Amino acid sequence: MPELPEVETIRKQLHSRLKGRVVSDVIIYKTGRETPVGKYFIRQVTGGRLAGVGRRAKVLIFQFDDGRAILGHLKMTGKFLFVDDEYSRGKHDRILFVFTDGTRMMWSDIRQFGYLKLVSDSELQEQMGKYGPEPLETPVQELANRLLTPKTRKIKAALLDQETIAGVGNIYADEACHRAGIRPTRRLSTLNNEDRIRLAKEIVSVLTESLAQKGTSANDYVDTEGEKGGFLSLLRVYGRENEPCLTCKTKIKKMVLGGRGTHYCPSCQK
DNA sequence: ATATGCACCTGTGTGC
DNA sequence: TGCACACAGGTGCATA
Repeated sequence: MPELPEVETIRKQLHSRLKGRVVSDVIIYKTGRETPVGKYFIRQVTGGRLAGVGRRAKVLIFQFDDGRAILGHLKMTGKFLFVDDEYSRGKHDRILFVFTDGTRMMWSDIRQFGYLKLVSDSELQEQMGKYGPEPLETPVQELANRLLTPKTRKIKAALLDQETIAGVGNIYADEACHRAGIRPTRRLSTLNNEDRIRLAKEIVSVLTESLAQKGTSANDYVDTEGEKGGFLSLLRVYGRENEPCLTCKTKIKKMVLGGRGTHYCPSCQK
């Protein structure tokens, strides 16, 4: 799925199309394990007015003006797509939201890992509160300090942990480590303050640059208009196994770390 | 408390 | 062409 730049791209589009809109219909095509919604959900949501669409970590927050919200997680293959009334339903389409102005938004998810859930104001606060700091809204030193403990933890694992820093996923963890010249297998305890600052700065840089390109479409990520992100060709290590490092020409290596494909340059990442 | 491995799903690409 | 297997932007759980 989408990591922070992709989710934020989607959030902006959703916000500009949905702010102030009132839900007139909810049509459920397919529910699933993670989103076992039914008539109750339809009843609760229909007639609700959206104050806007926010984001915390990789979670989209469809905020109703009465304090309730629908939380939306795309996981690996979730999509929100604006469609017209000619649109014919695709195999993986799950829930269609229709608004009183005629706007139609389809939630679709090939692998069905994603979820939508309706929460109260207090549930929203509680569930969003567990995430670590937002990297694009937090001073670099504070982000760097998040990389102090637990000392024996591998850097890659820390970066993927949403309670350490929110919004970083597999692609940008690898990219940030490469930019900072730090091997993802190292333990946090091996970093000095300068390393942590450099890594934190590179996290911010890579997320910011990717956001400017509307994210990375490595597999099937598309935005709400079905457009791909433009950052794929700017990746330096992710998906570039056996290709030359762009700084030193050494072959990029790929290994499995914590069950995730991990890419690095054996020469410039110490 | 952390680390690992796997489970949740479907689709795609690879090698035989 | 078929088949088996590995792997994919994430997370949560069981087990060591």
